[in-house]
Amino acid sequence: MLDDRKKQILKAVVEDYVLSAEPVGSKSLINRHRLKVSSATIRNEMAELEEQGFLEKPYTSAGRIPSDKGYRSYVEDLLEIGEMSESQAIAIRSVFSDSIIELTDLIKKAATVLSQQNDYVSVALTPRYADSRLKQVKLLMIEPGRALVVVVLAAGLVKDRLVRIPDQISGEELGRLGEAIEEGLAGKKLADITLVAVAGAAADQAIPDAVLNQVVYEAYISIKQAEHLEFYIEGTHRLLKQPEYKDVDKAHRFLQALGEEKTVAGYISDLHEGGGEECGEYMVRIGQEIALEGFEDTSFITSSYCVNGDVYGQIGVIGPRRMDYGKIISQIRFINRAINEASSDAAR
Amino acid sequence: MLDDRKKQILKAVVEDYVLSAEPVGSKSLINRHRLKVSSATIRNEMAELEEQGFLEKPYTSAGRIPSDKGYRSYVEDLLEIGEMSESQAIAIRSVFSDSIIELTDLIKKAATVLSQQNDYVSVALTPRYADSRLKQVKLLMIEPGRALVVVVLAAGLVKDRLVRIPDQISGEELGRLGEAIEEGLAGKKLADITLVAVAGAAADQAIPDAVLNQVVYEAYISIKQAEHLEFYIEGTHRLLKQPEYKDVDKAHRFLQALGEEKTVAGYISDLHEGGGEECGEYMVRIGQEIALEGFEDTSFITSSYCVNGDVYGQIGVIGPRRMDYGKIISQIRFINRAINEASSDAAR
DNA sequence: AATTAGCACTCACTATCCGCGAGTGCTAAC
DNA sequence: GTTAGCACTCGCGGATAGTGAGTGCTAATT
Repeated sequence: MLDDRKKQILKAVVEDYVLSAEPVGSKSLINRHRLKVSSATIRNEMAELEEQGFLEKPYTSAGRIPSDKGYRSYVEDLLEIGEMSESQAIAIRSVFSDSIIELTDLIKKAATVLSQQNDYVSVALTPRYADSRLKQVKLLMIEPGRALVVVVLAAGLVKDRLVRIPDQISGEELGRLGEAIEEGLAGKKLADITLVAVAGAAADQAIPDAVLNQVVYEAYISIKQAEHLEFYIEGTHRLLKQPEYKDVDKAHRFLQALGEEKTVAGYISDLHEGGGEECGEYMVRIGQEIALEGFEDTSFITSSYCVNGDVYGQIGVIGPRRMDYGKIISQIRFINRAINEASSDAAR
Repeated sequence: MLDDRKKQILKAVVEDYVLSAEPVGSKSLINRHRLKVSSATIRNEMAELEEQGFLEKPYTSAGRIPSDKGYRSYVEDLLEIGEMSESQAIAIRSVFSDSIIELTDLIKKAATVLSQQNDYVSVALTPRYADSRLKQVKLLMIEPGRALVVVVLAAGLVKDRLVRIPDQISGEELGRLGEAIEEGLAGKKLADITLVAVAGAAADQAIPDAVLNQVVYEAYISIKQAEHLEFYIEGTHRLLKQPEYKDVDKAHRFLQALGEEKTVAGYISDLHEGGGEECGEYMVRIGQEIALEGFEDTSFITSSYCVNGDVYGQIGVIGPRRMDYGKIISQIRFINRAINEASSDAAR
């Protein structure tokens, strides 16, 4: 589709623009890249690239900037993902050095370092546990009327929740009830567990129905809550460093769009839904490709991370389209590997 | 110190400036407040107020804006804190209507609503639990090598932490160990619990020393972590709506300063250290009074909330000096009361 | 036929200038 | 003590001109 020289020029334009944030012209291209042709030739080539939709001009007599299509083909064909610089690797590794045992903390840390390294916003999603299997349920009396429900999944997740319960029930009764529920439901997929199933498992206890029902209900909610995915956003303020957000209103609109956490989380989660993808595979979504209100001028770079090879969540970077795709992708890969190691470490 | 007319003028200047964000001049003051004197008189009075340091001029021929001292005396003498409008009350109450049982969630919600209502940043600190007494310690086996430590304080806090433990120890051993620790330490103040104390309580168990030590250590850390205060910041992006942050660099510097969570949290916590203050008392810190880098142009309005009458944390609002002090103070009071009710509700 | 030199043209950006208007301080009259 | 009047200040918004990096096109060159 594109001959070699056009590719070379497109690549150069993208990379210069990523660096400078300013439309790049024919002369400065030559200067920076030591091309062996004249600026007029470049101009002709750039005009053609524009016709084909890879480049665009912000106004009649300015340099060119990449279009969505231009970025897309850059990411797909032209980009060579190098190794990270040693200094980056060290910075990232140092974050993972203290042994962290909760998956959630690990993911948060990863997102933080990703944002710090790039001055973009980073996001992280905890895994979807709907397909994961229940392993343990504990009911712990805290004081009369209050109990702690602890839910443990086979995938390693431990989650708990403080609930109100009737005063009448005793600590031992509560404990036995927990055991009964655990026995009845252990091994089932989270998605398959219903309120009726919990009630069934808890059925033959010598506890008044009214009391039992309330506890069963709370246990059910707690189990269901384990499957909720959580969403973290990190480094929103760093985005203000980017020249594209020198306009406060634009920055504000964007931050507001980011505030719609559920929308964003859902979008990213769906992106990686397809399944069958390998751990650490990344996806890039550029500008208009993102069908979300308020993200027309941004790009997403997201990736699934794995824990124990089967459960996975997502981690990613959101920034202006003018991102250093190569740098970020190599970092995301690296971080993915780190998560994998650290988690298999922790889980076993 | 100030005669009545000066007070009236100062009050009017502050209130106009809060509303308009623009220096207020003598004529517009008259228009807006229907004063019965001429603009020349106002000018003379304002000149004196400036000499005494209550007002200042951004440049030679502009209107006046309040100085730190002006705001201070406004807050201290001039401000009448009215009741909130019914619509505000409804908005706030609706947030607290769903019964929330974890204190942390309650506080977060409170901070969120505070920020939403005012378009400022809100902050919240969980209580300092150092003086609180330990009530329960549970050790729960999750799988060989991993355990959950649950710590319950008399003040109602429940906190847990996933830890790594030696493979050799069994579930029953772990449970017994937990009971021993609980028995040995229950009733003690968190601040008084040392590693040695934990080890002492766990001493006469039939478990190899090496194994025991590791578990004891993790238990100790978990207990200690219960006393850490947590800090929440909410609504940073809303600040971009304020005209004082139309300059991106200024906004960025401020958000960066806010990012120093420990510094800010420590400052606010110390502010309310004195003790002996009633629940719901608020403090106002204006501009230079805040001895923190990067907060010269901002004000803090903070308040201690109480849970069960003795433990307390802080909640507050951070914004430009030009804040609607009256509105915020009345809201903070209201929210404080709501926290109090909801928590005494939940805790008992 | 592809490349390049040359040139006229475009257009954002910056600086400068100017008039407007809301504000001030001061003086003198009330 | 208050106020009317007035000269003065100064930020702000709009107009204007110059600059420079960029373009597209044409004609000459390879």
